[in-house]
Amino acid sequence: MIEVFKKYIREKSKVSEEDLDKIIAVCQVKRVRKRQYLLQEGDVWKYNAFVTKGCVRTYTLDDKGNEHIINFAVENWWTGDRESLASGEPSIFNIDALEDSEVVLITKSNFEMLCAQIPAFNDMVNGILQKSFIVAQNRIHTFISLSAEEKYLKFLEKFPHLVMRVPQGMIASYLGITPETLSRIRNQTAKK
Amino acid sequence: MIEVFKKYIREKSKVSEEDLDKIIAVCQVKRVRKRQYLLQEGDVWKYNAFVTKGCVRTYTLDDKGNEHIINFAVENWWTGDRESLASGEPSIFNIDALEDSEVVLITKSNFEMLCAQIPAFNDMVNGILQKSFIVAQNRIHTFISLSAEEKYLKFLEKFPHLVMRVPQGMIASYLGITPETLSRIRNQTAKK
DNA sequence: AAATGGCATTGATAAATATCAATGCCATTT
DNA sequence: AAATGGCATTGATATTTATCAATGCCATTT
Repeated sequence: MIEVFKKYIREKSKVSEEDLDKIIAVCQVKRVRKRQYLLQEGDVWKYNAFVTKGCVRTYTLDDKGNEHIINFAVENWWTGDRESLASGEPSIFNIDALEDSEVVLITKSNFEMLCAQIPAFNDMVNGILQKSFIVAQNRIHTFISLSAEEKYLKFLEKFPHLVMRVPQGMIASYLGITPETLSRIRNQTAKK
Repeated sequence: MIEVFKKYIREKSKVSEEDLDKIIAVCQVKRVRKRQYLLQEGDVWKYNAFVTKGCVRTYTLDDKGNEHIINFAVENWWTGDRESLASGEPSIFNIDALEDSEVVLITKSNFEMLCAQIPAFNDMVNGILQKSFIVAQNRIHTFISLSAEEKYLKFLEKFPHLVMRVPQGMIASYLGITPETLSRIRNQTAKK
């Protein structure tokens, strides 16, 4: 499934075929079963990771054992904990697979090497980072300005495919509401 | 006050003094009075902007005329709308000054030129972007996992200086709660 | 086919937060 | 000094959302 990653790089960057080979050479493919961890709270995250198949989530657990889901990543998107990777500090997040999945891993030092040696790769990476930031900022905006129902409707618009793929309780968590509230919202909006 | 910007670059990057001169050469210093706009909803944002003095905020207005504050930026931090800058689309945000302020502006094309010609500058910029993303992600985490009171206490920890500088109603908006609720929270926590 | 486990749904109730309205407090202007 | 405007505070009430508990529905396992 490394082809998925190659295709992505070809589409998103101007990396030459030789450089692409150089990139692939340092990739490690990891298969993770459903419910298997990619990262556990307290461990240090050491990779850049790209999902080629399946779906993973990033979340925390609070004192009461409630899950708080920060992110979903499906095929053709990145996952990991940038903060732990950058700082070398233990992560506060857990990452696990919601389906049997496949992930491409590149170690921090290899990744830095690629960025330094392949300008087109570096540009792509920074473009992704920029996009990630914009997405995060827009999500912040939904939290400060929308009601539970509005957040859900916006989620439906933006990620229609995720709705079928991810349990509702997890979507509720992602939106910062309880599963019961989401269930009622769905029930009500269905009637309209 | 361009010295503030120079000092920042010297501290945050390995840019040489000659390159620093090259950077400063394309900087435009803009002074903005309290309540003056730097950007209005519907306009396209065309700069990278660094605050050398004062304080600005980024916010939206909803149908009911309520403000929703996305961000504050004080001396030594950046402001602007990355999304509008990248896409060339009109911004959905407003940015205005909360105090008489001073901002250093660099146009998009000059900024790209600097990034292309000065690797150390490019690295600094990407480091800032990375940090911005991490901050945004952590803020998302507060929205999905904390109560109003907890969010406020965390805000106090992280930005103690802002509390004295910014009207409480704006902090409430930044936290996604009403001014009344914040007032009551302060009243209660003061008693403890 | 029966049993199991994980969700989603639904109802009753509680808690958190928003809304509306009134008042008070300052700093700034006149 | 008086008047003004912008906030913050406070109280009463409404609305939203969470919590707790019970039930039901499927898909998977036995």
